[in-house]
Amino acid sequence: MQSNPLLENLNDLQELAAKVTDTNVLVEAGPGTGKTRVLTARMAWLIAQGCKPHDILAITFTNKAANEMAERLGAAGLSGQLQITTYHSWAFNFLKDRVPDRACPVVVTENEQKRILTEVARSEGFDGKIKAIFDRIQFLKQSYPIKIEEEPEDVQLLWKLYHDRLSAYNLYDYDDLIIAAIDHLESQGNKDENVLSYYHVLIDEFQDVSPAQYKLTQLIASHGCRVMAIGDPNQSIYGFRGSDPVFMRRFETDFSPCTRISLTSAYRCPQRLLDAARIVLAVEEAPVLKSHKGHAGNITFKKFQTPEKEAGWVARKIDQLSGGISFESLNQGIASGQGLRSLSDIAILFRINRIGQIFAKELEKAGIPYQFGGAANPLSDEKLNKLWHLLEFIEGRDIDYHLFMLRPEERKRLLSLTSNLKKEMKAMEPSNLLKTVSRLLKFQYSTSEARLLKKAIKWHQRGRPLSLALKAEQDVLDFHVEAVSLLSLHASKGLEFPVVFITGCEQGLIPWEKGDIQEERRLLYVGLTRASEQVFITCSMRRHLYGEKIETQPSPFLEDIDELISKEKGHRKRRKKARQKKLF
DNA sequence: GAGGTTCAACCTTTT
DNA sequence: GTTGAACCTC
Repeated sequence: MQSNPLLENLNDLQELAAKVTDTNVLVEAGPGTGKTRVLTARMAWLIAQGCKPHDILAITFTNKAANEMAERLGAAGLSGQLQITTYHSWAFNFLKDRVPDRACPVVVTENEQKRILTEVARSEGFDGKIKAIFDRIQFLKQSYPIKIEEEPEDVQLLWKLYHDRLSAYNLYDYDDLIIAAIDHLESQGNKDENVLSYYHVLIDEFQDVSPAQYKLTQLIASHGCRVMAIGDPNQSIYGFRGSDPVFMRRFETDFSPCTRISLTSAYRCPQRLLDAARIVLAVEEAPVLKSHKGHAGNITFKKFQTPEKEAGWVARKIDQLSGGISFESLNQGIASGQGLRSLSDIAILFRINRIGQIFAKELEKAGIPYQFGGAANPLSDEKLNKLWHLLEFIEGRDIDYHLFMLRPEERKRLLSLTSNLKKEMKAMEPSNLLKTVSRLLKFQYSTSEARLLKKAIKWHQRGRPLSLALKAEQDVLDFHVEAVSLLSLHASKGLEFPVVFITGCEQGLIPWEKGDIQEERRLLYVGLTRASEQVFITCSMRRHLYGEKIETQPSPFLEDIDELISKEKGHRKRRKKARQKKLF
């Protein structure tokens, strides 16, 4: 039996997690403890034990994570029929194969969901608060079992109207995929021997499962296969979309017999960061992680009078850390040439994306390249998505459905097209057609959108739906680019940078006023544990948000870790200066 | 149908 | 303070 590189250099607990196959396994894996290593090692081990690739199913939450895992396995010579997929795409393919009375499901985006619900509600003369009901419906769809009959009448009504309309057009929203898969398995699964035949299921980021996804996991695993769930309950930051860390605890009993392993050797963060992060978490039973870094790490805190000053300081600090090529740093002689950082080693994190703009502006001023990470701009996504519907409409397919996805005003514009003009458009070159259609909808494109469109047209010509082509081309962080990364705290999960700035660390932002306080703590926990070397925490004493000017206080979370924060030299002097300034 | 006004939201995000 | 949807007028 040949040894695989993925099975080498594991610590004892990692190895145990990878090789226990006589029970189910729950792995609690804190930041930097080798979560992905365990997952890939386990797959390598199973294969080495003679398990067939198609008997193994690995589930992740994002396509990106799935691709990364596939890449790692591929690099170790284990590609082939390993199934690495997300819950949603698993359910999509499952349904495609097994629900013959409905053709290939079409999935609607959240914006489309909203439009459909609003339209359907209005056409039935409903005049209540649609937004609140929409949120409620979204919440219900994550739950299991869904008890719609216990809901208020208006929720029940809109639920029905919405779903009737979806099935009329053979549409599913993302949650429907999970729900439909559960329904199918519950009603027919046990009668159909061939429905599921996995011997091993591995689930990544288990702290992020919703009740529905948990149920689906139980159904998939009900045929006697072994399940490994791995995750970190303390990094559960997606409560707003249905994640519930409670399932990490439930797993042990629901998937008995189960071996529980807690990985506590941390290879990313220095000890001081781990300690601070654990204090911020304020969870008694959280595991104490032991750092294997050779140094303690460093946390500094600095507060500013305005967000612009905060951002300006961050920009100067980055300039300094990266070797200071800007005019200002050369002038002041702070460029030291020692231990210089690459710009890709540095991340600026914030609670809300809006705040990222302030940093972008200051970085631009300083001539420091940057890139935004996380989700692509949903507005442009929507724009491009609409274009696709329009193109399909012009091609003459599924007219009702595609028109339905447009706003009333846009729809009117379209319906005003004479059949002559439509014929003309049909004969146009794709790029020309896009131009015409865009003019019709009054769309204007940024350069990046224009680039995206060009690529997408090429894909489209090769027979792919434009919307899919556009999705595939969405820009993500490029770690090879010499640029600072700008990210929301949420978007930073799973990433690692030597230097991390956690900005806007103020009461009201971190923690977010209306947020769940414990989840806000976990969010800061995630932020702190992104850094492999040092963390700068900053805040501003004033904040301009939603047209309101607010006086702010540093985050109360910081009080708890005061002793772990290095005091900047010359603190007192600076203070004096500030006071003098005030006199004028 | 274009163009103006008012009103209410306004976080985090994946599929 | 910005955006989008709904509603108005010409």
